[in-house]
Amino acid sequence: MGKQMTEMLKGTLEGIVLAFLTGNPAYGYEITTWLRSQGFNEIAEGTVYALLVRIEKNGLVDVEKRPSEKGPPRKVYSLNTDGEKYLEEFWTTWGFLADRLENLRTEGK
Amino acid sequence: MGKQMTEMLKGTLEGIVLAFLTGNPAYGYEITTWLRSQGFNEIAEGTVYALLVRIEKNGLVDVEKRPSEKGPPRKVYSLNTDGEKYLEEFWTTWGFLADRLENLRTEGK
DNA sequence: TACCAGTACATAGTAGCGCTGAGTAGTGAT
DNA sequence: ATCACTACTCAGCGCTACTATGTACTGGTA
Repeated sequence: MGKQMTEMLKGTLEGIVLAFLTGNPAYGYEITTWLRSQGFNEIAEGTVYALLVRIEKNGLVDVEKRPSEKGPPRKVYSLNTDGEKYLEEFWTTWGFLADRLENLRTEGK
Repeated sequence: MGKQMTEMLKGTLEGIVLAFLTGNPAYGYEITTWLRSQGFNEIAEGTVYALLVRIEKNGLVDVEKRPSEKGPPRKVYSLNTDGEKYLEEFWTTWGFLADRLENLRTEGK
């Protein structure tokens, strides 16, 4: 990852994952694969798993263990109501920041 | 600052300041005041000065010391060519991220 | 049989950035 | 003499993403 991207992902990666989880339960490996398909080519596996542990600990997601046809059992994460509320706040925060930056880019000051 | 905003600012605050500096040399206190006027109400002074030290050390800005009518001398920062190049990369990175998030927000997946 | 690629998760240690909280110093007004 | 405003500095902290490595199961292949 470029250094700029690494820093910029702080705070946003969480929102990205939560948004992906909306109405779409998924497990870690699946999320990692999806992120890479979205152009986040170099997202480290460890990053995603650490993030999932965090949002679980913060009570934003529910977890269910399911056997896999290939390899170890999967931990399937789904957004709960606290997670939805948190995601809403995320969009508000993001919206504010995106507005400021859009202003700066298109004309300045 | 809200916790989400604090995390999201990592990586972007630098770009915001560099963008402000484009064709518009400024000093720390001025930048802090401007940020607050833009809605970043709780940005800590210390944060801005630390950021300025960093971008100076990274060679993105030139610095000139000027006396002030009120208070200690000002350190006026202006974007140099390295800074401009860095800012361009910043906009590329930001653009990529903003696209991804816009997609996620407006429809999902 | 042995090995490797793919699937799936976990975690200790590190780097970087913004925040907290405190301090220094100069000017002008009450 | 005190306060408010201007202007900059710095040590220590918390949080997030990255690095690097390890575990474990399945299926293909040499």
